[in-house]
Amino acid sequence: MSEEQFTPQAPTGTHDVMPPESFRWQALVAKFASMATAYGFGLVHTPMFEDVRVFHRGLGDAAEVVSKEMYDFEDRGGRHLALRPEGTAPVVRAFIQHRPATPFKAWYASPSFRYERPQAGRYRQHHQLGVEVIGSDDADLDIEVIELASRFFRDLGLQHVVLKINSMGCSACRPAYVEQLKVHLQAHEVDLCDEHGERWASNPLRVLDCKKPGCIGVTTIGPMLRDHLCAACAEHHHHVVAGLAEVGVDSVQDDRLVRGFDYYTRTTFEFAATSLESAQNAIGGGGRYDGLVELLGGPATPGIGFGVGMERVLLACDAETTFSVAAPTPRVFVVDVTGGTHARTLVATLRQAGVFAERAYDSRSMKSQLKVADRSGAAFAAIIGEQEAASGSVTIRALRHEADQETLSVEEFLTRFTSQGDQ
RNA sequence: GUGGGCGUAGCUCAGGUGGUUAGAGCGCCAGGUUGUGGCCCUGGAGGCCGGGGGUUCAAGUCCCCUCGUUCACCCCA
Repeated sequence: MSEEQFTPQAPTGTHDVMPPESFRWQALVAKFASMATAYGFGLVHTPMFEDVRVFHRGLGDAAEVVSKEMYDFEDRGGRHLALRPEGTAPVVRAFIQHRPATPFKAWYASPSFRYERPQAGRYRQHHQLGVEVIGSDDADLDIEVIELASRFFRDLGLQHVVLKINSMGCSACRPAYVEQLKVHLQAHEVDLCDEHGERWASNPLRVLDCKKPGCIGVTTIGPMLRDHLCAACAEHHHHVVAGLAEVGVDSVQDDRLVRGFDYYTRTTFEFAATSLESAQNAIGGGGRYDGLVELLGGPATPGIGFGVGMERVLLACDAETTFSVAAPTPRVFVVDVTGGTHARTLVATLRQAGVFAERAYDSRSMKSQLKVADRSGAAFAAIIGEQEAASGSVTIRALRHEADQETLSVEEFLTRFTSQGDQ
């Protein structure tokens, strides 16, 4: 309550990404971008907030993300909006609005917002890299999309990532299965955990995902969705699993993999980083959503995609000590002890030629400036003292190995450092 | 939303059972070398000990509240 004591801080569950860590973020996005581009995906930016109905209809009111975790608000014009809690629904909304040619292959890198208690690998604002393909139910796309994510993790150097895969069936076969499951759950209601003993009817599939011994016991002896897929879904699933093996992606069937959003059909999958000690070891996940476009008011159109949590991926990289990214270092650091005029013109010239050049400020001593030059990681120091200033020259000193220096004319210096193949 | 741990310099942390001017390492700045970084030495700056209230002659230390943070549950990237 003490207003005068206020010192600003990033809001709960949010974080500043500062250098040098931000260089790693840049590299992560760049790697994903180049891969997605090679796979034929184009970048899509959607607004960070949407009409709240995009999420209510898309993800389902029952989804926790929607019912209790959404940052929703009314704007000054009385519109009910929400910060996006996940990446797929907005892209689908954009697809419906613009109707690009299909299959529409989009990738994105964007923040998502969920009001939940932060903990290891879980934040109120987190960042996802993802792709969506809208307009085809070809199982080869399931394979392509999963293979992309899998290779992304591999390229980062992650070795302890497990791909879990399942099929959620479709509107033709899932309802009948759910009915069977309900009958089974009802018969064994007393054995379910406290929570699901009462709530199993509202979302029976969720019970499959419960880790409590009671629920596991009941569902283990109950009907499994995989055994009740219609012929088309079963064929689709077999095609995906076999195709993944053909392109070198290992997967494990997980009959209990039930994802949180209503829109999933057929293929669902999740990547777990087994190197992470924390409970949040899902670094990516996704699936097919053949009914979502229609749910959001578009023509019946199938789709599939995934999202990858940047923070969690980087945590996994830390756990496996891989994908370390060094901050870029200057090629030349200009030390000018004659007032700074030479430093000003030299770095300007170098930078205009595309050379990473840095300098010291505040007219400090040569010793001090060289110390800053050393810390910057620069390969060379370009020293301008009284002698150099008087003779129009520059002393070049190597900083990354044994001291070694020579004095050149300014012209020679610029030629050497602005041309390719310099030392 | 529920429960536990922790909040002392920019960072990582010391500060038995409450007792005078709150410490270290690293980092930062300066000097040792009036033209030269890294190593070393010396010095310096930098803390209302998260905030508020209470107990006490006395609180960084004990109690309550609050905020923040962290871990777990729930759910998820």
